[in-house]
Amino acid sequence: MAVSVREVAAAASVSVGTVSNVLNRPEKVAPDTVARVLAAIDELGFVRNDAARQLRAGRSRSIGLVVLDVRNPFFTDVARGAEDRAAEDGMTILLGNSDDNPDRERAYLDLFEEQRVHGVLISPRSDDLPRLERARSRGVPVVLVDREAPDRRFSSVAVDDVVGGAMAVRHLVESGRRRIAFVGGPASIRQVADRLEGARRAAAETPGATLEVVETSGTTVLEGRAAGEAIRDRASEHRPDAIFCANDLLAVGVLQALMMLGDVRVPGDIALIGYDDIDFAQAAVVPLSSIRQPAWLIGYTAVDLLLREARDGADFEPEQVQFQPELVVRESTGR
Amino acid sequence: MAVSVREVAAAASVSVGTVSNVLNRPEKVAPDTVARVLAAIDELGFVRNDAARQLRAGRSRSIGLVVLDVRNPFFTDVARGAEDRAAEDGMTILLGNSDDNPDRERAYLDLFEEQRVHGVLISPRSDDLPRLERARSRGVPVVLVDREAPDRRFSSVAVDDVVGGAMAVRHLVESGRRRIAFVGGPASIRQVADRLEGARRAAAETPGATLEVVETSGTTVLEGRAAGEAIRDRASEHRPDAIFCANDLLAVGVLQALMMLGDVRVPGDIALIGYDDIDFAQAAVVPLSSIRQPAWLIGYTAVDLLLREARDGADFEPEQVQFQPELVVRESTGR
DNA sequence: CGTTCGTCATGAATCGTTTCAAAGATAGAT
DNA sequence: ATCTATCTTTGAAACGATTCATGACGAACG
Repeated sequence: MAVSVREVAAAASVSVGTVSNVLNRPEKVAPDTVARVLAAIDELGFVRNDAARQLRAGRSRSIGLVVLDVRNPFFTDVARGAEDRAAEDGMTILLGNSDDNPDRERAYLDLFEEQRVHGVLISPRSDDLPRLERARSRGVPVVLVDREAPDRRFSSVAVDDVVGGAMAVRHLVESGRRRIAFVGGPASIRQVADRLEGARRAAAETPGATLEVVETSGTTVLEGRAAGEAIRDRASEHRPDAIFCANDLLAVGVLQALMMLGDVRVPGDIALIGYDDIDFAQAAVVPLSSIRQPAWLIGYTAVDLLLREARDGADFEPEQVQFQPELVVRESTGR
Repeated sequence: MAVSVREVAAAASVSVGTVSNVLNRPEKVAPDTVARVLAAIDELGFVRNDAARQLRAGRSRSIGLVVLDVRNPFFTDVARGAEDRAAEDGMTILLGNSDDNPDRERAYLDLFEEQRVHGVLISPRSDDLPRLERARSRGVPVVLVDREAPDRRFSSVAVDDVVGGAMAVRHLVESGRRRIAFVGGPASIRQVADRLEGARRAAAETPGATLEVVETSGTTVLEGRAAGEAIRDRASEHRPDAIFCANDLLAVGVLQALMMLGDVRVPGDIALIGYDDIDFAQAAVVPLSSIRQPAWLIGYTAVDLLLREARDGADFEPEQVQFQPELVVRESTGR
């Protein structure tokens, strides 16, 4: 069925070694031999078998990417950045969504390891460091995405979520709000925990400011809507005067619950700020203030680091890249 | 470096064939032998080399997916559906974004072919049927996504975009609008062309209704905003009284330009309807009317078809699945 | 006791590409 | 005509898992 180098070699009356040379080091082969081989390849419709190359090379030309959920525009952008950088080197991205499920995360890591991926990009849910450590020790470069490395042995590309969280709450406080609610969860997601931590610190700076936590079971629009409805249904004196959501999807959901399904005004009654600054934030019912992160660049940089590590092997000095979050003020916090 | 079956076999004092049997047909191996081998695997940290398996098996356990751009929530959902179905069979998704660029599309197809993917899911930009045909003839199942098969030789999962386009314009007409603008492009994208075609037909049904086309160079929020600004800056008597956008991203952009950067009211001055019904449509400044498509289901079904075709080989009868679009009415068309 | 059947284990051959030491060919120098 | 030096080509070995024909062993049967 499939055409192999052997048949190409026969058709061009050369050896298989020469065919391989034409494919990989054409400058080492006499011009007319190259032409003859290429003609044979073309005529027979030969397509290299990557599995065989990999077997010999010891690793594949794919990079595994494990994220919480690509449906979150933040991760989608990260994935695009990663793909764009990977494509520059003729590599492909293997996509895996962990759905905040340690088992799925582990399953993907195993799968990727079997595929002998060139490396793994992971926005790790669980702190299954041993597993990552093991992968590394087997020579699989691992780069942590959107997560600072716990020790200097991993490369990472991250944004300081504690700073970002503090930024958000400080902004709310500066616009005169005091009774602040944090909507987000589960706390097991590091990004959520860090943003909350930052929020706590910022709230603690201001006497009289309080921070209430409304925990959600996930970070989608739906869960945001549920949290928003719970807040909306309280007696108005028990409502916060500002809400900081762990991401923009939640904020969009909260917005729906408050304004569109209820009659709480944003920012009149409650100021609202999200996180990530996804494309839709500025197109929301009330344009959403948010904390911006360079998502595409994070993905791009992560693959870049990964490829460097793959190239330099043991000589590679892990690098921790840290981007800074940025406050974007829009109507939802009463510009 | 890497541990192979050979070393596992040595450690467990059995032959490599037995190790392979433990891995693939444990019921054929005596229980205590199985235990011994598993212990050895565990101790040595053996991980199967998928390249070697593939080489023998002739194909990989990945499925290639080529879409226009995963950043479009519609495709993100398709990708998630595909991944979810693939995961059920222990397969992974190789992601490729063509960016509406025939060269990139071709590059990914070549790459996937070299990887001997289990099959290819493609939302084909160009009508490079010959190439797809060639892939098929080499035994690679191909399923067209969001695109009806031009002939019965390909399986496909699609939604009737002509019907959807007609639905949108009919709705606008029924709410009393007459001077309708279609915002979308480039026309080379089939989905865009079909939706426009549907819009044309629906407009033609009503005497007095006109359809103007405002062509865009892409289908993102940014391009929508540009088109919206162009319309906003016209003298008001030259503005349409309704806009149908080729997708929701464009509609969001148009909305920004009209209402947030300008003072054209939606739906007061201009009614607006999008396409895809992405999650954010209902959270937009003015909740967006749209035409809904079952994105996740499309991806899921496509992989299902693909796996069936891969299993049954030449016996497989290509199947064209067609879902129906659905009108979702919200404020933007003046509920 | 000899035969048959079933259960397990074996190991060489195979998949398709790449690598590399070695041989062969050619041209230029002496 | 001989010897180098350079340029090309060769073909076998290797990567690691799977397959399958073959054989070893024991139990059951007549």
